[in-house]
Amino acid sequence: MTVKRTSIYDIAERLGVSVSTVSRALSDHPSISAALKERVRAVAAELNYIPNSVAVNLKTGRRRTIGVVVPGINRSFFSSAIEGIEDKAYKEGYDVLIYQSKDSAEREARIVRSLAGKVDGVIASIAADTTDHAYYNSLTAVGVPVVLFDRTAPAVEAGTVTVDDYQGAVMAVRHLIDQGCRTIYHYAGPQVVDIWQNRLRGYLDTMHQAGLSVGDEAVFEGRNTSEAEGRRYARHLLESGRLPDAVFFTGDFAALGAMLELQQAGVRVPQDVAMVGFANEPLCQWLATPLSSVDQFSYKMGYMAGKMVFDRLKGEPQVGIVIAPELVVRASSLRAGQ
Amino acid sequence: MTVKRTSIYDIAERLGVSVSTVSRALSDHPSISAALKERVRAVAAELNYIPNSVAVNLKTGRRRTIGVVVPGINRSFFSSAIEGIEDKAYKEGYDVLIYQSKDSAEREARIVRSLAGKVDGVIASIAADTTDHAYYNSLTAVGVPVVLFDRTAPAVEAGTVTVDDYQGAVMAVRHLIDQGCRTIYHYAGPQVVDIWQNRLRGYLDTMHQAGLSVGDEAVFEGRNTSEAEGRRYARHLLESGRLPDAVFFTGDFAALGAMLELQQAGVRVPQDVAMVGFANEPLCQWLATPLSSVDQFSYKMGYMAGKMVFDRLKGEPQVGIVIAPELVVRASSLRAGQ
DNA sequence: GTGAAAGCGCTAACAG
DNA sequence: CTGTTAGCGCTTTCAC
Repeated sequence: MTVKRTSIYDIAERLGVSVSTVSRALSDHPSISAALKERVRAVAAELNYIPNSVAVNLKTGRRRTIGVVVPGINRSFFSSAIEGIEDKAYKEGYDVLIYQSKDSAEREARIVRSLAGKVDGVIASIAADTTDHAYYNSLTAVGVPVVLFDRTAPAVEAGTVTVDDYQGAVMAVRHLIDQGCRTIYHYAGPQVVDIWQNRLRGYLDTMHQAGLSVGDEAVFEGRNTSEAEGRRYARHLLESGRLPDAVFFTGDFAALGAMLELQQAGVRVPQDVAMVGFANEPLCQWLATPLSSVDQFSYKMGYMAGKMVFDRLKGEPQVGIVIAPELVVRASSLRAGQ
Repeated sequence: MTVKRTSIYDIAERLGVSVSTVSRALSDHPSISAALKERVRAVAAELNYIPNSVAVNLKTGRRRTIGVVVPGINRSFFSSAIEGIEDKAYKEGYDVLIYQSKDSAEREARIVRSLAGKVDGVIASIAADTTDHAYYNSLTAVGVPVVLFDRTAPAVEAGTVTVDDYQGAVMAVRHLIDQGCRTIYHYAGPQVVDIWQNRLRGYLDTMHQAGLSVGDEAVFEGRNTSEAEGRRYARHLLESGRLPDAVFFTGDFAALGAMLELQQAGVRVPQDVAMVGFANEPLCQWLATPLSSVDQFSYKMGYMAGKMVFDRLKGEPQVGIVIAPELVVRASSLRAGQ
């Protein structure tokens, strides 16, 4: 199984030169003649030489790798953010190590602990089941820069890339009000996570400023933002017997689940209930009733988070970048005629 | 920036023992007393010790990492396959390095070349723009097992995990025939990739066996299986002036694009044109006309590909696993009434 | 322009 | 049960 690999020693021996010469030739050092470099490269190719990057890493102290920790990769928001991260990393000649926390803080903590010895920097979107993400600080403590995107944690010493969630919520709710909706509900995410807090605040402030009342039943805190939980919410609404003019959802999948469940019960969207989601997942545009949503620019977020890690590696100070969200209006919230 | 990290030497010095003792204590070696282990661990924690896995890797020759190369991560099929791979790897205590070939053989070759020195095994789904993937063999040559999933290449020395594409196509076409369709077209993928060849064969064989004719215009070879390309195909169909009873698409996104384009032109699905896709992406069920599709069990594929790499690492022989596909029938192909 | 040699942090004989 | 020591493969002073 384990084949003996050729090292620079083999090349050196074959050519009757020293390993340092080979090392220099391979890394295109100026003090080596072009002719020798060529011979070294030829022998390297002939011997099927493969540089052992582990040895390089040990020697140089750099790993040329960044770690990424997300709740799960199988969600368009995260996979396209990772796409952005990978694109940036590839440009810089870095590798990307991916981990899924599955929204479990325990799993996340284990991952983070193992990361410090393996990567030069970490990009993460935190698990949603706890407020204590202090373990990320152990990375910063040993000089590994951390960048949090989307879901951040104030207690973590890290650069951040976020969308202006508050503003996004304001835009969504204003739009619904403009469409003539008065009773507007909000499907919120677990309030342990800042983004969901901010969207709730944006919702509440906008309602109050418009002089619209927010009853006790107006805000629902979902266990997560999944389709299943959205369906559960819709059934809850249907059972309550009173439907609002509109619902602003903190996530597209919850909105999707609710929409399908409501439509199945004969409720018309947007005529009976208008809806706006958050994230602008690709699926929004494919639905029977295309879903209005607040775009978070996931790819860009990932790319910028990647850039920020490299900036920090180059010694630049820690910063927080806030991306302006954009409301994409589709059929699910258009009831101008009403 | 770069903080001096504590090594086992620091711990050893602090405790007045040797590094080997510390190393053994940390790895729970039986010959170290429980009391000493406890003291070592305490000091390690106090000094904020983080094992340098690079050094471990260099020493042991194993990297405890597997590399994954896919066309792109931002597609449900691949991201959920990766989810399966990561789950398996996590269980085995391995890390996962992700790369996107972007369907560029040149980029793929570069990635693969860099991989040999970094990982113990590789899992890949090959780029679609070439037939020559021989560079993967350089991995096998140095003892790095390769597992190809979904898109495989006969010239590559590798284990494989695939769905029975031929059978999947047969099921899809038979179903359309059962629904009363006679003129059935096929949207095929680039014929440089085996899966698309196999699906085309399944289509052709089934049509012939049913005694149905396959005209020149019946098979369309898309440049890829994207939504945009599906739309282009639909416009092409509309311009030709003659619509088939049904189209079997080799991918869900192409089917999606075609469906949206056709419906926009007033064509009814499935009454005018029935459709079946391939992959059973989540979006199939959310569409206005839910799309029938052949399920490929992407998560399972990824998980099994992961398992296969570890099996090969344990010395088991190279094998090819074929998963039985399953046809999921939805509204897009149901026209029993006709 | 080239070579000798130290050493990155760790593991694992081998010796006691 | 514990310590000494030799590397893993590579880069990089320092010397020539």
